Amino acid sequence: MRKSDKHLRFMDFANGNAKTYQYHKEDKVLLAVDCIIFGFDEEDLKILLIKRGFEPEMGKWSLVGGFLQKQETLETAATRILNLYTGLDNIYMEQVATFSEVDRDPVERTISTAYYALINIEEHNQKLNKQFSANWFSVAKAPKLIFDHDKMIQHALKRLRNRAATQPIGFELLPEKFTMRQLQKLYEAIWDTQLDKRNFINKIRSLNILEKLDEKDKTSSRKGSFLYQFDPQKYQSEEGKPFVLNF
Amino acid sequence: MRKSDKHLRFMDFANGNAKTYQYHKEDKVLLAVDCIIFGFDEEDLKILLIKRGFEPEMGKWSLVGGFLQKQETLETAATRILNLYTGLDNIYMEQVATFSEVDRDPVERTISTAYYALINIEEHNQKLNKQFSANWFSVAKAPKLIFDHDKMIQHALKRLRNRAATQPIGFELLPEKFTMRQLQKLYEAIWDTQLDKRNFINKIRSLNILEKLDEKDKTSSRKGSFLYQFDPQKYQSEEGKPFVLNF
DNA sequence: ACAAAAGTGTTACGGTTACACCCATGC
DNA sequence: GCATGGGTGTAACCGTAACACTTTTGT
Repeated sequence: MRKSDKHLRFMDFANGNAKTYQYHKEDKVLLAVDCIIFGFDEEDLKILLIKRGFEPEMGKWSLVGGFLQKQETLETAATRILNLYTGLDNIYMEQVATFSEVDRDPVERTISTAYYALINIEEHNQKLNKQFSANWFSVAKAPKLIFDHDKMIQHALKRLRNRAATQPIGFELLPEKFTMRQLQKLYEAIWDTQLDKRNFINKIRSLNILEKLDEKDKTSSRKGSFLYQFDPQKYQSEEGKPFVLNF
Repeated sequence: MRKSDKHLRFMDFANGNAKTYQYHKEDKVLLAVDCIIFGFDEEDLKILLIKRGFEPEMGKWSLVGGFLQKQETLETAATRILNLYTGLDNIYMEQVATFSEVDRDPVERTISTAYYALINIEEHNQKLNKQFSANWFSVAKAPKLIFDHDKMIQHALKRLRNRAATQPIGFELLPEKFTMRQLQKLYEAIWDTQLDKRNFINKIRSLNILEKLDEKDKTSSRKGSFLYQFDPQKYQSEEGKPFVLNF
């Protein structure tokens, strides 16, 4: 009987005392981590891609990725890989999903967990690791990627859109100080939509999580526009509760 | 230089022609799948747990789970495991997340992907595989589980709450024909809240995805209450677009 | 003076919430 | 005839969406 076979097989390998328990060994697999690195350039939502420097699929565009090492959690691995390719630390990352199609990697059975990261594209450009041929692409205009990386991006994008509507993560993509116009363009890019600037500012203000600074940014207009800053304290004092930006 | 070391290590193992590429082998790990099986008993949202029949942690309560086999995707494995423990097929399942703390399983490094499933508890009780000591527990009153299974449940619950608000998945937990009262109690259980029955029925009706039947269910009242049925066609004709039940 | 972007407030609309009584039936 | 749960509609309220003009300042 098939069902009980499976179960017994499992049990066979799990006996003895705690130190010597061991599961069956024959089905171990390679685990990879791939990172969808989002950035924002004042106009478009972008992703960082690299041109693969090795076979197979050498020369094709791909997400940045790497293999999980034995002593690491997936989070640690994702952080390590992100740092390797961007030089950045302390970056917002979130697990998206794990992709396990048997033939997703033609070389060898590999299962990959995707993480997305939100980085300030300016800060990145200063630290970018030049040894990799990495490039920013608008999400809408990205080239076809290897394996199932396109699917990963779609998942990540969906997640980002959801998160952005309920948690204050958009700021991760902007400089520390930003204008309302920048913030609005960011949300417009994330949701691929147009927003009314009066309604936008009213709604953002009502969240009560930004501090308006006295400084102005004069690079984009003669009049200059006020800078704002995300204030984690204000957000916490609202019990960090999720808001709803249902634009 | 650490960074390029990692990269070169990766490249070292990826040369030659396509058939002979091979990644390094030393970091393969065991991959498990754990299933959070949700059911609804007209009152509470429940989960199916089993008493572990083998060491370690024999006798403790746990999610149902098993190991990924080489030729399977995670989805396939989750389906297989669900079937093994419940005898059910064609069940709604969704991947929740992958858990990778290094010591999460004391026996051996094991990484586990959690899936949640929604099943009709009645149908299940007929097919339940009696060889496992499985039990339904109200989510709120479940015992402490082994490893990080409690964390998995919290993640799954969060996902379920989100999905239930935007997609027609609640019906998976009910018999094919159900009363409005049942549906309301289900949503109340999922969100742990109280709803007004008039507002509830108005909102559900406005979604235009249910068919009202001529039959009545007379088990719960003398008057009897009309039965409804989810109509996938109606849902599709609304372009399957997500609704928002923001109770 | 004029071009270019910043900044601001009000009204109409639509959806959500709150709320109470009659109905049908089995006992 | 009465107890039990089923079924229904409306009005107040609140948040969202639509909308246009004035301000500032560098050239």
